[in-house]
Amino acid sequence: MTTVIGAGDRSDARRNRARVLSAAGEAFAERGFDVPLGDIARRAGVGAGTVYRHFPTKHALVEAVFSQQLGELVASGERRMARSAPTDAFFGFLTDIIGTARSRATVCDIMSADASWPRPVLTATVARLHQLLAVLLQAAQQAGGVRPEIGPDDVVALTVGCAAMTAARHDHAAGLRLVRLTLDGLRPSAPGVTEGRSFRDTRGPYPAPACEQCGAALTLRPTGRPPRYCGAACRQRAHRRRPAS
Amino acid sequence: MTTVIGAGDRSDARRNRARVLSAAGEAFAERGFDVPLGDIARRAGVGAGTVYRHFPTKHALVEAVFSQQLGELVASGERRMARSAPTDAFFGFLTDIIGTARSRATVCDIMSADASWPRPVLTATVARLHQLLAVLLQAAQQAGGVRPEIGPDDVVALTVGCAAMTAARHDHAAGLRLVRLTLDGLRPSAPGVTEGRSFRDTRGPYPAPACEQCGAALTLRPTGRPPRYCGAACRQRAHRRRPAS
Amino acid sequence: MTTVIGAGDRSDARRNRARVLSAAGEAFAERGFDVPLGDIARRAGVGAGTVYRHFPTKHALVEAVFSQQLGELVASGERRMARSAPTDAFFGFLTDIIGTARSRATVCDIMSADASWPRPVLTATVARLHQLLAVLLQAAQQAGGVRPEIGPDDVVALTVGCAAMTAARHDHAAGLRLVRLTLDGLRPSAPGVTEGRSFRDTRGPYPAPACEQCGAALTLRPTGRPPRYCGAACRQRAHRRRPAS
Amino acid sequence: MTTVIGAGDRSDARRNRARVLSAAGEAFAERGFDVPLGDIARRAGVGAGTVYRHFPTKHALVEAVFSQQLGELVASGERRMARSAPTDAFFGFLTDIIGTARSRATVCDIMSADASWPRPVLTATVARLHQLLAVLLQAAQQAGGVRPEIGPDDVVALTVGCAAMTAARHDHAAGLRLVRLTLDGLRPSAPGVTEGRSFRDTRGPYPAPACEQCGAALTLRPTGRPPRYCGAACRQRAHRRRPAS
DNA sequence: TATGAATGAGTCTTCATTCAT
DNA sequence: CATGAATGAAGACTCATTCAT
Repeated sequence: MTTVIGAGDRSDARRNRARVLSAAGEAFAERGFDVPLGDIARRAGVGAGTVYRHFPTKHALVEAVFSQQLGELVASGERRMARSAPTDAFFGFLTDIIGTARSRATVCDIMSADASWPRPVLTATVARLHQLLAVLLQAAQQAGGVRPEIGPDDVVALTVGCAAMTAARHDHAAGLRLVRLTLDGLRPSAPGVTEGRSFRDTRGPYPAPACEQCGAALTLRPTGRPPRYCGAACRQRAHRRRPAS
Repeated sequence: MTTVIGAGDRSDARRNRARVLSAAGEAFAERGFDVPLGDIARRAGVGAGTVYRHFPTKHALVEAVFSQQLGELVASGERRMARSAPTDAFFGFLTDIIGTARSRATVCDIMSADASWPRPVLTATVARLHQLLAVLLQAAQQAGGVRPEIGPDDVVALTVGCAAMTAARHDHAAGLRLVRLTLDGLRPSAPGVTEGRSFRDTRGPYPAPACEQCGAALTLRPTGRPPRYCGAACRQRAHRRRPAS
Repeated sequence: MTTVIGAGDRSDARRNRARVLSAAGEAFAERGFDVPLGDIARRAGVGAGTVYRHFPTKHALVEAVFSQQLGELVASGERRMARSAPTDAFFGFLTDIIGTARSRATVCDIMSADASWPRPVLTATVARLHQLLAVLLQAAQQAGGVRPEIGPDDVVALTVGCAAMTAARHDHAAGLRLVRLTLDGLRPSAPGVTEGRSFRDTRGPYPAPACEQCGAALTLRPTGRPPRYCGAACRQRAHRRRPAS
Repeated sequence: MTTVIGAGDRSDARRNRARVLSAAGEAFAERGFDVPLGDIARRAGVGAGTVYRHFPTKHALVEAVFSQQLGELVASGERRMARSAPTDAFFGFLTDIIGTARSRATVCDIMSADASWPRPVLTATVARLHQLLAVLLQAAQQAGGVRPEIGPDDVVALTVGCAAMTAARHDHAAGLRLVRLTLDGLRPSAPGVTEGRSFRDTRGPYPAPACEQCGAALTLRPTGRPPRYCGAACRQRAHRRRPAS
């Protein structure tokens, strides 16, 4: 009657939507994407029809669940970026992501490019996460906290791997130790390797993002389309050299 | 058309068993455990009944496929143990295991304790693998090639994680670099990171069939939304008592 | 936002009722009786509950829609009866009825006795239509404008058939020509044709759970094909006794 | 073992396919296209899965049922064409078609262009039926047994209308009388019309199929693509005059 | 024996109907 | 009183598993 906030949101609808979302999150975490919708509905204490009113397909429900988690993750990453030193922000963010992964169907399934679950609509959020990771990585590298040969795709793969590790190691503390061990490999400390040659001393640095025209280093911003050129002049020059088509 | 005479029968059966096993291996690798048995049969060029003659359940087929892979792996590990220096044997074996993981359904799904697929019969083979890992680990630690605080379960979890990494990183060479980076963390070196969170919450059960205001019994209809109040009067009364929010 | 004062209420309700009725008419015409009630409500710009306030079931809504159309039709027929020569009135009325039928769900579906839609309440209006047709028919026959052997039921069937014709012939003018051709057959003139067939057959019930050969009790599993024999021996015996076919 | 006829057809499969087809035919006839597949399966005495083995979707089942009926119809029409006088063949064929229509879901629903049920695959059979109708019509017209202004589309619409008539008139004999009455309107007898102008005297003849290039009369064959030109010469000439595109 | 047909429990999804707001 | 959220029975379809041929 008096609530003017929100458009057409009724309190019961809001409550049920939240319950479904939460129940679905739990169910996916415990039993994977294959959990029947009926079970989710029962767990949420609502009818199957209610689930369908809020999420027109099972797919949409999956998207909503992970979109929320990804959104929270991105927000937390941006907060870290604003408040912490670059290296702390980077490692803290990775740990945040990995921390969400103690379950069967995880953010990482969504994050890695070849997930078994198709997820068209999430593309935008996932892209934002990837971009944020790239920005944090670059900053940490410039601060000297991360080895220069690491690239953004490496970070994604490492995250996915660490998530799998924590899921596989039932002792939580031990899982964290392993993650720390793995992530520490990213730092430029790099001491003695007993046998076999290590990756650390055999590879040159990872190419940093550079202007495709003049090669100048590019600054990645946390939002917006990632730059290809260092400025309007180079963009125009590149345009002139492209075939007419 | 007609079975030729007596003698050859057994070899027929053996050949079919092998074809099914190989078709199942490919199918699981390409499409995961959810691939229908009918597809596997078709791919093997046999009838569904033939699959069931050799493997009484789908579960048994999965077991057979991975039992074979695990067996080969164990054999290779034992060979390494016999022929190489302890540390080389250890790291080489890990790399072997991880190398089998570039597919949708992997040895690691079977190997890790919380695999999505239950696997009673495999326990023996998996246990043998775990034991072999433990032995190799201990030898490498005694040789000073692996940090002493690492335990056998850590190794399993690391393997699973590395398998996920290589699956996530589409550039194969880059994937290998990441794996080496991670495994190098096991060698004598050292520091530390942050914490993660998780998203969950729980809800109470659905209300019993009595008016929440006056307690009168409510009539439940087979269709439509279940009532909370016995009528408009009680509903209004309950509404008035609710906080404004 | 807030209902203005007291007086206007009834006119609101009347307006909504009319909107629902009109929306339902359009929806039925375009998409048939299977159109969901929610779509009708949306088209009418009201909530589903409002539809139910005015029409307690979907059935009632269908009745109301066609009752209105039938009422208009009957009124027009009575006007014709009063103002035209008997034969003109008769043929004019038939043409009126058929003219309403250029859609998916038609008056004729309601009018014919074996309509797909059950319609108890409409009986009165339909009966009135039938009676009017009978009166007009009799008058036209007495005036010598219609063959004497035609009965009221024939007229109903012809009307239904002509409605189907016009719906099937997309060229409207051509449809009208066909209708006229058909109705002209009612005027004094005359000859005859052949027979049709139909495709049917029936089957006995499913076998009881005992071996068909030796009568032993059979164990039914919850899945898989139910057994007919207790084992391979009986199956083979039964097979031998079967005719070669 | 010895049956060599047919490829991969097992007797039980053949039997079940026939039972499903027959059960579906009955069910559609009695209760329309909306009958649940489960009911059809139960009526056929088989499981739902068996229906799906033979017909991958409900749509496919509908197609199969009516494809069979249409096929029989076309065959009977071709037999009539070969054995009877043109006019008899024409009217006999129409009566055959109409005779199949004493039910809820009929060949005519399939035959008329705007049926509510989509039917892509049937297009070929329906086209063949239409063509056969056109051939028979032309022959009957040339024999002087059918009025010249009638066209093939008129015949289709009349058939649909007559089918609706017989379905509406429960007394079968009376239904046949009405059909005869209607079809007789196609004969060139055409006597007295009391009031109103009749279609019979107001319209010119229907255009006969003619070569699009030279206007010569075209002979329609019962099979193959209907001709547009009277021969290769006219086809070539028409081709030359077409824009290059 | 190998083949592939038959089975039915279980999944996703729709929609007429009822009630909270 | 109007709105639209919640409900659950029912329908189309899949697939592991078992048996007739």
